[in-house]
Amino acid sequence: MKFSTKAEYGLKAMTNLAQSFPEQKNLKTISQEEKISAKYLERLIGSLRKNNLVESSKGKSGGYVLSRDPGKIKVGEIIEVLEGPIAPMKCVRKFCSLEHQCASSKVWTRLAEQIKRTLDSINLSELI
Amino acid sequence: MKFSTKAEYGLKAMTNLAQSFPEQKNLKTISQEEKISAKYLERLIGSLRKNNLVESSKGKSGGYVLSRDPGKIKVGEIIEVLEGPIAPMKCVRKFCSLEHQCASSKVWTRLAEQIKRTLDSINLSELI
DNA sequence: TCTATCTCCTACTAAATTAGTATGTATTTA
DNA sequence: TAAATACATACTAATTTAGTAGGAGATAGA
Repeated sequence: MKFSTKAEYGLKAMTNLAQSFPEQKNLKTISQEEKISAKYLERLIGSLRKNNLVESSKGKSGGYVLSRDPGKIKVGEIIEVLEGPIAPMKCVRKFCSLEHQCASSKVWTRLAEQIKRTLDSINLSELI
Repeated sequence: MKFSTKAEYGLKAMTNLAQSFPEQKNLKTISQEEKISAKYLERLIGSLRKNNLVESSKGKSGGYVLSRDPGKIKVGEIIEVLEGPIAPMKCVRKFCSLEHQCASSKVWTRLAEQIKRTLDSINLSELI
């Protein structure tokens, strides 16, 4: 059971931005400080922007800023944007393949709730 | 963030065995009832056996039984055998690539603890 | 106005993982 | 001795991950 590097890199970038908030910062700087491939991070931060977690300004001296106060951004939001909905198993995302709810699906839904609760209980300002 | 079908199939097989406990049951029957590829399940149940969660008897009229009472087998044990240690990110499994502990690693360790606690709080007898 | 520096966009790719299949061997009961 | 079972290992197709390549578009400063 693991998250991919998308969650890892994205969270690192967001805490990095949280540290310099409300100053903006460009992608190259973030990628160097956090040792993440710039081109890859570019795509990740793109989804964060589309989901209104960061704002960008283009052109020379452009860069990124958190779109809200770090205390108002939950870690769970970041993870869900990058990794998709928190659902450890298919039957949580859609429906169980068996007609009757299978016994073990109880485990996955309970776990999903707990993971979400945990991640939503942490915000960016707690990490800096 | 998701578990693979290993966890899904393994847990289904184990709850199936829990239902007929302490009777033994052969693999073909389990795979048909749970709609899991027999050959694939064979490998999964092999690891469960090596980790002392089930016992087997060979030969005609052979099969599998839970090695303990269903109430004494935690779901967390099953998952860890099949999916490896519950560690949502590398830095939880080994050590952070940065010299100093990075801020976000706090998230992953806290999450790992919570997942483990949740899965260990459920045992097989609660699922039948 | 031009140019360097940034964000933004899409397509491609190598490596790893997943979810099996194939092909047997070994063991036991009837 | 035959049938049914567990046990073992190697192979494979599909999917996902973690990037790379190559630009287009925007903007500040010279």
